[in-house]
Parts: sequence; structure tokens; C-alpha cells
Amino acid sequence: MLKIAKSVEYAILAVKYIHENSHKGSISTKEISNELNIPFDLLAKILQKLMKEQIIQSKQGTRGGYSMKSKLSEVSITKLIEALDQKIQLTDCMVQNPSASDCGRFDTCCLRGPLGQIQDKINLLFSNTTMEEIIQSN
Amino acid sequence: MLKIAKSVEYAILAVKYIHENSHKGSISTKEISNELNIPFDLLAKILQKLMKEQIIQSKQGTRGGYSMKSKLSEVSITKLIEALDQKIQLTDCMVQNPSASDCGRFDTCCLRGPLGQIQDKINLLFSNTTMEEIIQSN
DNA sequence: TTATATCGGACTAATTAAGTCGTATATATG
DNA sequence: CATATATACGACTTAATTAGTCCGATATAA
Ligand code: SF4
Ligand code: SF4
Repeated sequence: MLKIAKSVEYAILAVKYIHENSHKGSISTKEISNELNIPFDLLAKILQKLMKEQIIQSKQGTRGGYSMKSKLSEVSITKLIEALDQKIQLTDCMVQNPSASDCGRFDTCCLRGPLGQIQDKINLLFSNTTMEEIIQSN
Repeated sequence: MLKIAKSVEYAILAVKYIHENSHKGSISTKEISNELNIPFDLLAKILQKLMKEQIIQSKQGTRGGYSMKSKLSEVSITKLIEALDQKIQLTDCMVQNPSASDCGRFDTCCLRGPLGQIQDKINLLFSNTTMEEIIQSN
């Protein structure tokens, strides 16, 4: 099953919400959670990760919350996937320095090449799709 | 994590092995399992599914085993994925007749469109890659 | 001072993928 | 015909990942 994590979906929807309500100032996790029907605690963790990657910024305390930091055009799906510690990795050996240690079949494998090419193209698809396009496509 | 199931990898490698040893007649699960280092019982289930989809054919009994049925050029990765009951389904709503029942956010969701397009392209990538190309790319 | 937020780690539950086991059936061969 | 070898197939267990929850800490506006 090739699927994207729910947390990535939640992230996209949350960033959209924060952007569209930016006139209100900081948007709280609770508001987003209520409006989008996303479990509060889960959403909180997601937003904290997006914050660490400078996609959004936070303000603590009463009347605190989140606001956009990056431009929408700079937030690709790939950036969100990475911010949430997810990966596009079709096989175990699709890593920085692959070696036989990852897989007993490594040396004679005829798969890495073709699958690697497909993975590169999938990566392109996700990195060429930004929040800007997603919001405009409405 | 966007990854393909190990069973799909095993299937590709097994089909390759069966094709390359077709001069021997029927190839047993045990031989493939030994040569490729794939758990016997798991491989057996995989081959049975490939057989049901007419990708390979079987012969029971002593000196039985599997041999190719489809042409390599007709066996795409998509075909193998489907034969193994796997799916390329980026989100829960990417089904035949999607509706609000699948997801509370369905009606206002801005995601289905863009993700659907990406999924279509991923599908193309996998269906345009056949066993013939994979084997030639060696 | 208090109410409202984020911060962040640890934990549990649910789902899926990976692997195993047992029993039945088919068949080539001595 | 007996036997060894092989597929057929469903049930089961285990491992890995994802999804969701909980709790105590810190920051800050009012
Ligand atoms: S079998 Fe090939 S593609 Fe799969 S993990 Fe091993 S080296 Fe990589
Ligand atoms: S949030 Fe949108 S993309 Fe995700 S499952 Fe619901 S309708 Fe589909």
C-alpha cells in the first residue's frame, strides 16, 4: 500500500487554515483542531514539528498560537513530509550510502536501478507541488 | 513512509528468476527460495497469487513448479502490485466512489484534487515499467 | 495570580506487513 | 500402487509502523 501518512494530510490542511485565517493573528491549536476535526494532541505534535522546520512560527501563552513563517510557494509537500519525519523510500536500500548490509540480495539486485528512477520521479512530483498550488486549486 | 511491500519486491525477483531459468522447465518454490533467499512459505503464497493472475503457471506433483505464462512485456509493476492485493492509494478517499462517508473533511477538502493528480502520475510510472525493462536494465 | 497556550517526551492502541504452520491435494516415478 | 515431492490454501503469530492519548513543564497576556 503506497499511501501518505495521515499526519501529512493534517499538516497540509492545518497550514491552509493558518494561512487563510492569518488576519486573526495567532491561531491556536484548539481552533484548528475544532474546525478541521483533527485530534488535538496529534495536531499539537504536528504543528510543533512544522514550527521546528520554520514553516510556521509560534507564540506561547494566552492568545498565543501559530502563524505562517514560510511563504506558501516555498512549502512543498516534500518539505512537509520531511518535517514530519516521513520518507519517500520505496525499498530499504534507497538510502544515502546503500550497501550489502541493508539487503542480502544487494549485489545481484536488478531492482534498485529501475525502482530508484521511479522514486526520483515520485520525489519530483511531491516537491513540485506546493501549498500555494494546493490552495489555488480549490 | 511511501514504500512498496516486500512481497512486491519478492515477486519481481521471482518472476525474473523463473524467466531466466525457463530452459529448465518448471522451477520449484524451493529452488527460488534458496537462490534468492526469500522465506519459503511467504514466497509460496506470492507465487500462488501470481498464478491466479495468470502471470505464471503451475504444475503440481513431483518435478512440478512454476513457469512463465504472460510475456514479460505484459507484466508491469502495477500488475504485480494488484496481484498481491496491494494498492497505490495515497489517501483513504482515493477509491472508486469516494464520498463523505470515508472522511469527515470530504466536502471541504482541498487535497483530493492535487493528491489525486499525483497518484495518477505515480500509477503511470508503475504501469509503464514492465518486467522486460527491469530485466534489460541489468 | 490565573487562565490559556505551546513544549515535549512517554505511553497505548490500532492497523498493516511479514513470516509461519498445518493439512489437503496432485503427480511423476520406482 | 506406494512414496516422495511439489503446489493449494487458510489460519495463525509476530514484528513494525502509524495513529492517537496522556501528563507534567514552561511561557505569557490580562
Ligand atoms: S532486493 Fe534489491 S531493491 Fe530490494 S532492498 Fe535488496 S537491493 Fe534494494
Ligand atoms: S482529508 Fe481530503 S484527501 Fe484526506 S481522506 Fe479526507 S477527503 Fe481525502
